[in-house]
Amino acid sequence: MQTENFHPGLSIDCVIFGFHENDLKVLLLKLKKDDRWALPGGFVEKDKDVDSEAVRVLKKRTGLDHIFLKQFHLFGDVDRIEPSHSDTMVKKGVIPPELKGWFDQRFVTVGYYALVEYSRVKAPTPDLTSERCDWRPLSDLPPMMLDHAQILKKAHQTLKKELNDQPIGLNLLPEHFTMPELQALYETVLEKSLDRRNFRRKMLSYDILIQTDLQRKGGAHKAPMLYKFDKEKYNKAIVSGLQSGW
Amino acid sequence: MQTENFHPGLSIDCVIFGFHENDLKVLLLKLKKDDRWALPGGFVEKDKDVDSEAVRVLKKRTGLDHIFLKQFHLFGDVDRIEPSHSDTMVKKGVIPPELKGWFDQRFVTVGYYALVEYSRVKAPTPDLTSERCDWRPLSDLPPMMLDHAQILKKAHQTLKKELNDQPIGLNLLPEHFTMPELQALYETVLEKSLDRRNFRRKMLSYDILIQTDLQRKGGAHKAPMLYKFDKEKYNKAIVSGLQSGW
DNA sequence: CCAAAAGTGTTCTACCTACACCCATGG
DNA sequence: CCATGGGTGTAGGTAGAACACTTTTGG
Repeated sequence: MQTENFHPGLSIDCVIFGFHENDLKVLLLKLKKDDRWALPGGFVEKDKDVDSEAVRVLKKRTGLDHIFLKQFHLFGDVDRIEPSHSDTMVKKGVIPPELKGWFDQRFVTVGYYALVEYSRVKAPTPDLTSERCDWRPLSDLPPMMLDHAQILKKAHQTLKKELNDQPIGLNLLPEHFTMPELQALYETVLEKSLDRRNFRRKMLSYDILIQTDLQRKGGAHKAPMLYKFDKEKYNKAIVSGLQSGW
Repeated sequence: MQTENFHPGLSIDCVIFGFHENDLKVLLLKLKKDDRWALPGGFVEKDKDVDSEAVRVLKKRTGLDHIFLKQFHLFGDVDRIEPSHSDTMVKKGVIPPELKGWFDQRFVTVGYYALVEYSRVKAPTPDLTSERCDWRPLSDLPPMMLDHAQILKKAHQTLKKELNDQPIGLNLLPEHFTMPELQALYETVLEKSLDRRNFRRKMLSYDILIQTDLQRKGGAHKAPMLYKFDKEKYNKAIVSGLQSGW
């Protein structure tokens, strides 16, 4: 790691959401020699845009490109650092001593959240200070380092709020999906249940879905129709918003 | 300026909105020896929270305290700096040569927007690099340095969007105001006109206003009633939101 | 008395909510 | 044939949009 090329005191943390088995999952890193977990993050190269560095971090951990990624907050409290942590990391051999100075800085971190398709993330890759990278359910999070639990919470809140004027699903669901699957995604994000018929009506009224003539076979019941997103209309909706208010 | 106490490469820019004569105004700094204007901003002390440093900047420029101030975005593109600018400033004697190194850094900046009561800002105070501090109408902005026009635009967009689930007016209007004045504020922020009767009904339904038995006298027409905000309910609405959607 | 702005109420529509029945499938 | 989940339509309520007349005031 060539710390001299990094913007000092600035980091990026990504909250990477995936959806699997009707559960919102977050991609987390298990720290080496520490019981806690961390958000995948990184530093910002001096001659790169912060936003594109976030894309780089995301790609490094998930292997994915062209993903919905959005900056949502800067976390800049002084007490979000743990002065003894770099010491501990050096002592445990997690980081080489020459990096101690870098990790001793006071950092502010920019939070990004990403929506990715769970199944497309093959083998999430850990970083220097972590031993592995795993999907963890949002509903049952492990202990997290520093203020990462807070960052995660804020990401979820932001996502929930933005659901009001942005569609969700592309990047989070496979290409073809059923209406109940899409509904389950909304219910999971919103943490509340919705009426099937009303959900369908509202979602169809957004005019961003294309009904295919395929069906999801295999359940002991009526086979549901498969839909896909009309990507052009979907992206238009992302830009211009869905319903406004005023 | 003791740059060694500042967090490197990190600045704050405040978009300070005021409302006066049916016009949204922004508090801007006129740069010394430069035709352009800038957002009031500053740097972050190493041992201070970023949010509280934004409060400090705001107070320094406006003299005001206890103001609605909200972080809305981090601007981190590489091309938001102007490599020749520090040179020019030193040459023109705007900054002492020993500060050149500080201003030569690549900066990322955190945008905050504030809503302040126009009349309560007495004599806005300029900073080191600016010759004066003035209210400028949002509808007719002067040329701005760097990406400040962009930052301002994003602040306005954010404000517009947040109007859907947050009330506005406290901090931006005097304590007592008429319904048409409040409506004018909304119309200005939203850049569109609203129906008087529907506006009144909707606003009253929020249940954050208290009608006083005072009237605004002086116009050649019917004297409008004066209202004030129920601060407790207003703040509750800020926290919990107004209407939701899902 | 007239111009200008403020206060007020109703109707229409659109959307949201709540709710029940039939259908297809696999076991 | 039955249990499970999927698909569909309707009625009632609520909120927003459109709209016109009366009132007050200063000039």
